Amino acid sequence: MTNKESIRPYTQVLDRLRTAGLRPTRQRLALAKLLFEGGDRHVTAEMLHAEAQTAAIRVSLATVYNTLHQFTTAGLLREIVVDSQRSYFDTNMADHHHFFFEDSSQLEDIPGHEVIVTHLPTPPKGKTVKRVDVILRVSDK
Amino acid sequence: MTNKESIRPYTQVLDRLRTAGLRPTRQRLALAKLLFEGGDRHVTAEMLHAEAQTAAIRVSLATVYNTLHQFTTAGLLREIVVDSQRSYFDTNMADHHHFFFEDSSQLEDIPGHEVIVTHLPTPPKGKTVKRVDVILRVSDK
DNA sequence: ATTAATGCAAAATCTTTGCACTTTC
DNA sequence: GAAAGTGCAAAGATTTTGCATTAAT
Repeated sequence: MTNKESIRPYTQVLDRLRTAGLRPTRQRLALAKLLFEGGDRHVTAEMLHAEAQTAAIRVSLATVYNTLHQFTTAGLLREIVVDSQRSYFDTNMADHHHFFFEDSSQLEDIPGHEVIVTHLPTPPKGKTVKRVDVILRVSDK
Repeated sequence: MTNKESIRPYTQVLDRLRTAGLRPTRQRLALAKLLFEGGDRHVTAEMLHAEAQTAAIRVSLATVYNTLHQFTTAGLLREIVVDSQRSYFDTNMADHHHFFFEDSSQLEDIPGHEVIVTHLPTPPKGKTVKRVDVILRVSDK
């Protein structure tokens, strides 16, 4: 039952973890598959944990948090700060910005080339601009 | 002892609260003075509470939270989301953006005209862009 | 075998709430 | 004196930590 369809994604995700220097444990593999095999995604720890439960993957919430942070540190995910109450993680590592739908607390990507920021001021000496985040806060009406 | 210097700011802050439809209670007046008589400021609830203690103003942390939210709702403050762990409030209501110094967790204003965002995409039908936040995340090196 | 990762529950934050008491109008 | 605001402590929510157990190399 190990046909091309099931083997390829497994290998992809596995290599991705290996390359990042993370041991491909059962939990990390399972979470990575949920995260990276579904296109661009925006998840919170709570959401990913619930999804794992549904998929019959036994993993604790603490491990989900740890894993999300490890993936972020390893450059597999990016943390997006839009809500002071919750952390969101984005699987899209390309240069881009976000819509944040305040009514539904949903994030949506805006392709990088659709927002252009000019006249960026220079930061104080000895500092570097690590990232430019543009968030379009959207609500009904 | 009621000379111009002491009367004027008091009246300004008082009117500001009145205009906003907020009763000028002892606590609100004291917090408003701390917030609005020191130029543009970025505070957390914890910071403002500590400042009040130092100034011998007896006010509970819960009241500081309530007051910050009331001021925000009344249009006297603006909440800035840069850290998923803490809420920041900005006394500068003019159109502008922010530097966020990740090493020190400090916010700094960037005048509105120094950042220009073009090519803003249109949001889905029935939705409005309520605000465009640009955050330049800065760190050492 | 070594070393790293996991799970759990407990702790740590930050923020909100409920309700009796106090202050403002 | 009616209505609004405050304080406190308790509850909520999210996230992190410590440590014994389990799994990966």
